[in-house]
Amino acid sequence: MEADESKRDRTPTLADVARQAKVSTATVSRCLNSPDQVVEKTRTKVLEAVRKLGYAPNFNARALAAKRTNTIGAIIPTMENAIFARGLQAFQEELGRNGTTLLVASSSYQSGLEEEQIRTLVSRGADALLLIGYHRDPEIYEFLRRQGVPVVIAWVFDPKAKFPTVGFDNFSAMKALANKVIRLGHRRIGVITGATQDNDRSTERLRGIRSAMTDAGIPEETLSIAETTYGIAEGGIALEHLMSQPSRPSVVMCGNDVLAVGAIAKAKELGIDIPRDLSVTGFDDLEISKISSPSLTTVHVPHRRMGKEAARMLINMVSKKEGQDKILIETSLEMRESLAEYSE
Amino acid sequence: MEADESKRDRTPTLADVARQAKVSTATVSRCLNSPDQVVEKTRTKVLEAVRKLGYAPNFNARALAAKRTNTIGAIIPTMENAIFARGLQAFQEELGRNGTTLLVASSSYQSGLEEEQIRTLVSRGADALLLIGYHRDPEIYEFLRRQGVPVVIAWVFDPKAKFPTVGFDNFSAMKALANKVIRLGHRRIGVITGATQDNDRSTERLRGIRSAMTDAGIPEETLSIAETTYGIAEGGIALEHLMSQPSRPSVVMCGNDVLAVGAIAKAKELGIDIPRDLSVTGFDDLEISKISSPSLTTVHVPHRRMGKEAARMLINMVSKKEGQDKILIETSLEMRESLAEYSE
DNA sequence: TTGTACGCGTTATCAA
DNA sequence: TTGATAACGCGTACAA
Repeated sequence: MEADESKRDRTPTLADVARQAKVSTATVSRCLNSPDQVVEKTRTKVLEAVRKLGYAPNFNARALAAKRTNTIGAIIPTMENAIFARGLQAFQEELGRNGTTLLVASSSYQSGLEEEQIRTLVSRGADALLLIGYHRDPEIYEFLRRQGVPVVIAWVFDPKAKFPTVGFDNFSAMKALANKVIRLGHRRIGVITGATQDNDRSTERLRGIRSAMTDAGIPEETLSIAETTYGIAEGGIALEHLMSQPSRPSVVMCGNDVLAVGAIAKAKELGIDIPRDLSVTGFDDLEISKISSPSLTTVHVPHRRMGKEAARMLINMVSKKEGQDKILIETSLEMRESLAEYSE
Repeated sequence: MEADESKRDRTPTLADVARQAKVSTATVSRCLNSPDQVVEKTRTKVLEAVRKLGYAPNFNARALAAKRTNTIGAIIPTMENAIFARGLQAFQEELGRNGTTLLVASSSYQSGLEEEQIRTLVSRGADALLLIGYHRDPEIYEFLRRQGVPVVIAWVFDPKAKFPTVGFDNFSAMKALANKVIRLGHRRIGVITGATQDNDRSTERLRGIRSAMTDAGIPEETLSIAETTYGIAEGGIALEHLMSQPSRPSVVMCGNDVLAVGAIAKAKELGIDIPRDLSVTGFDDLEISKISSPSLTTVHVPHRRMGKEAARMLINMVSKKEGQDKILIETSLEMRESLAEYSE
C-alpha cells in the first residue's frame, strides 16, 4: 500500500495516475474532463488510481493547454465596507452554479492600481472580467479588446455605452431623491460625496442633485459640497465641515450610506437633532441604513439582482451565446426617518 | 509601424518579442526576471520590443515552469460583513509591499466549501495559505502537508497548536468581558452566538462566558443561548427570541458586533431601553460599534496588526527564513454605553 | 474506446 | 553575456 509513494515525494501528476492505472495519460485526462468518452470499466480503474494517489490537476498546466480557466475576474473599488459585498456575493453564487470560479481584486479606488489588476487577472487567464463603472483609460479597453477578454460593466448604466452593461442610472436615481428633498421644502442643500475624479458613479449622482436644483430654480452656487473618501469616520468629518460653514444646510445628501451613517453619528455628537435640525440621506440601502437611528432615507439598489444578471451575461459571453448586452436595474426611494419636511 | 501586427491577431508571446528584438527567448526572459544578468544595450532593445508588442507574460506558463507564483491565498468565512475586511486589508497591504499578490476565497462558513477552496487555491499554485481557525478535517491538513504548502492560522490562538498561528485568545477575551459583566451585577445572561459547529472562535467565546459564570458561582443552566448565522437581521431575531423567554436576561452578550447592533436595533423596536432595561455587548470593535446608539461595549481586536503579522510570517515561511511561528495578539475591553450596572 | 505525440508559453541548465 | 534546448503538466488532434 505504501510502496508506491516511495518513488518520490512530489505531488502526483497525470502521468503518475496513468502509470498506476495502466492506461495512457490521454485516457486519464478524458476521465476527468469528458467522462462519457471513456468506458465504465477503465473509468472506475482510473478514478481509483486518482483517489489512491490523491491526485489533483495542476490548474496552471491545464490553463496553458486548454486556453480556458473557467474563471472570471472582478475588480471592485473596495472590500473595506459593504458597498460591493452584497452584489458580489450574488455574482459569485451565480458563477458557482455554472462551475465558474471568481477571482476578486480591489483597486482601492485608484485607477492606476485598477489597470494593474486588470492586466494581472488577464495574464492569470481570466476568461472574462467584471468591472465597476465606465471611466477608464481607453488604452486599457484596447488592451482588453486585443486580448479578446469579454467585459461587463456594472454599477452604472448608459444606454449608449459601447460595453455590455448591467447597472442602474446613478443620475436619475439621485435626482429622484433630490426632487423629493426639494419637494419637502429644503433649499439649502449640502452634499457629502466620495471622490468624483475617475468615478462616474459619484459624478453622476452629484450631477443628479444639481439637475434637480436647476429644475426647481435653486441657484447652483448655494450647494455646498464636501468631497472625501468613503468611510464612516470620513462622513463624520465631512459633516462637521459642512455644518461649520456660515450658511448651514438644512439637508445633507450623502453619496452613499456609509458616509451617511457617519454623518448622522457625528451630528448626534454635535447635538444636532436629526431630522428636526437637519435631514440626512444616503444611497445604496445597505443593512446599516435600517438600523441606523434615526433610520436612513436612501435609494434602494437591488444589488443582488445586479450581481446575478452580470454573472449570467458574462457566462453567456464566454460561451459565445447570444443574449442581452444591456440590463437596466431599477432603483427606488426608501423613505425613512432621517429625512423630514423643512420648516423654519 | 503597423506591419508587424499583421502576422497574427493573438496575444504576443516571449517568442514574438525575441523575434522582434532579434535575440533568443532566454534573453527576453532574463530581461524580465533578472535584468542585471543582461547587458544594457540588449536590455533596452528587448524592452522596446516588449513595449511595442504590448507583451504581457503568461502567468500560467510562468507558474508551470518556475513552480512559484508569488501568490498567497486566503480563505475567509465571509465577505458579506466587515468582520474580516479590516484584517484582510492589512494582510494584503503587507503582501503587496513584498511583491506578493493575494487570492481571496470565501467559504460561507461551510467546512465542505472551505476544503474545496483550499484544493482550488493549491492547484492554482498558491505558494502559501492563510486560514481562519484550527478546526478542520485532519485529511485536509495532511493534503496540505503533502503538497508542501505552508499555512498560517489566524483569528485564534492556542500555544500548543501544531500550526503557525497569528491570533488572539477567544476564550480569555470573552471571559474578561463576561467577568466585567458579572462584576456589574448581572446574573441572568443571554448569549447570541454564531454557529458553534465547526467554528472554534465562537465555541471558545461561549466557553469563556461559561467559565466566568462558573467562577462567579452562577449556575450554568441560567444561561440562555440563541445560535444563529452572522448578520444584522439575524441578531435582531435572536434577541426577540431571548426576550420572549420566561426569565428575561438582564444582559445579552453577542458573539460579534454585527449580531450586537442587530440586537440593539431590535430592542429599540421592541421598546426596550438600552442600557436601562437591558445591556448588550459585542466582539471585534468594528466601526459600527462606535456609531451605534447607544454605542457598543465590545472587545477590541487589533485586526490590522493581526493581518500584517500573518502576512510577514507567511512571507518568511515561503522564503524559508526562520522566524516566530506563534504570535499572540492582545485584545482589550472597550467600554461604551450599551453595558451598564445591573440594578433591580 | 484508447494510445501516441505534439503544443501551450515559460524558466532553467548547460554550452558557447 | 547570450543561445539552444530540455523540462513543467496537461489537452487534444490524429491514428490505431
